[in-house]
Amino acid sequence: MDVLESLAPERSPDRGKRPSNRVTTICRAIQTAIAEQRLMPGTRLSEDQLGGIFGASRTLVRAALQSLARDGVVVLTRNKGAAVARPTVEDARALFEARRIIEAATVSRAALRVTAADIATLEALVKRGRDALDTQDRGRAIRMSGEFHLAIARMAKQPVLHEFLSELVARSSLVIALYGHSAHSECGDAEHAGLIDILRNRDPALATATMIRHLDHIEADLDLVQQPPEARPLSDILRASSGAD
Amino acid sequence: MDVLESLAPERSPDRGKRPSNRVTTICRAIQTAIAEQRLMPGTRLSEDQLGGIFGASRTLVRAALQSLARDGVVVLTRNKGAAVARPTVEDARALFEARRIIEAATVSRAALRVTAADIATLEALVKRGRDALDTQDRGRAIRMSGEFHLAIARMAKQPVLHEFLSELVARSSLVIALYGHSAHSECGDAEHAGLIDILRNRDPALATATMIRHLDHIEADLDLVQQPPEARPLSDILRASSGAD
DNA sequence: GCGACGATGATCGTATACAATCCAGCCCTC
DNA sequence: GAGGGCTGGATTGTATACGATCATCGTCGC
Repeated sequence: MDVLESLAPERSPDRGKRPSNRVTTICRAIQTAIAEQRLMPGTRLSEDQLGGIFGASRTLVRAALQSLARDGVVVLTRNKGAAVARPTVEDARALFEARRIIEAATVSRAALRVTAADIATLEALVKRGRDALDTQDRGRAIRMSGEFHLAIARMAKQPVLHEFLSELVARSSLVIALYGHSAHSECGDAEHAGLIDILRNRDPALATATMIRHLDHIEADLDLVQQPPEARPLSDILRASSGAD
Repeated sequence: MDVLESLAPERSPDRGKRPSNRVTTICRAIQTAIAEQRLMPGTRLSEDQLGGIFGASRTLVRAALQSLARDGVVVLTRNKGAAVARPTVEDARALFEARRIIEAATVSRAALRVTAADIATLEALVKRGRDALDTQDRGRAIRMSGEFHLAIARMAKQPVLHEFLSELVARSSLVIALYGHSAHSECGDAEHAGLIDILRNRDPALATATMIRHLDHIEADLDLVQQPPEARPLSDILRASSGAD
């Protein structure tokens, strides 16, 4: 918890979306729900409904949805409203290609600058992911895996790439939700642990190669052919996430 | 013009910001003005003022500003409103580092897939940039240069990277406005022409190396130490840009 | 004369109201 | 019975209203 505390509240140098904390709260709640796959792709997100859930007017909900749409995790259809995005197979491939390019760079730089505290942070994240798996909390495990990648980007001290990657990680959850054959997609605990060792040795080249292979594995584990039915009710799926990290 | 026509209207597979065309119009007008450096960093963007200029209510203007803030070209300060961003020196360095990483990838892929039509498009862009320079229209020349880079990303058929790059190009205009010693920053006509030749020969490795050097040159041409005073009136700076391409 | 304090204006944050659009179900017609 | 058109409800698009916050400027006291 303490380790996570330092990274959960900030989702980058906070980016250019200062406008009120409430819309940020809504964004984060939805984003977390998506990352943990409690909100499945295709789920309709009615403005009124969300407003009721969060006790906010449509104005704020709209702002949140637009922000999420900008991140690519929500799609807005004119006069039809918002829905959790359903990435296509091509989207998925492009997404992982982009991740390989960006993460090759972040992990390489991270390897050059990593500190003992950073290593501890990463280890804690892996442990949390393992714990989540042990308790059958697959959604949480997936989120921890994403946080692991983001933590590396943060250590690279490259805010631009970190920001981009956070978008990509968010969309990855959707891809995994749609195409992962639930077994163990994206829960490469062992590979993450291996990456930590490499980082500890400050070996940028090996780190890069390993990261690319790791992402290849995740992508290969996907079943890029079919997608599940529709979605679930939505209503109370969100609440449980806000503060509970 | 005809060549440009095909790429100007779309700024990626249109991304998740369907919400009305009017806010898109406002976004594009402001973004173009920034790209052409008619709107200088630090310029205050009052919601009422913009609403008056575009004949829209604050609701739409706010949506546009939030979107631009998400792109990093505008900063929102709570209770103080929006202003054109003023990237710091560190921002500038991180920006170009990210551009090197992303554009190394896009130009490499573009080199593998480029068509004759693509080459023509690129040549037209260079020509337009040169024309703009000849007529002392520095702002337009800078925009054309950005369009050149974006066109390459589009040819790479990697929508994700294209989208990221369009953010980075937009921010680059700000950096150049702040730190470019007006001489000839970012107007590497010759280098762009050279890149076209390399692309025509489909040489990914050389294209990558050349692109990185090109970006290095742009960055090196900057005067990363000082920034200009404040800004200009704003009011009628925007109008002149919308349709006029 | 100078600094601190309070009023005033401008600007943003949020909520709500109204208009436009779309979807679904029903009824009518063939 | 099937198809098409229509109407009602729901949802979003946009505008406006009101409250909160901040900056500025004038005034008052020292």
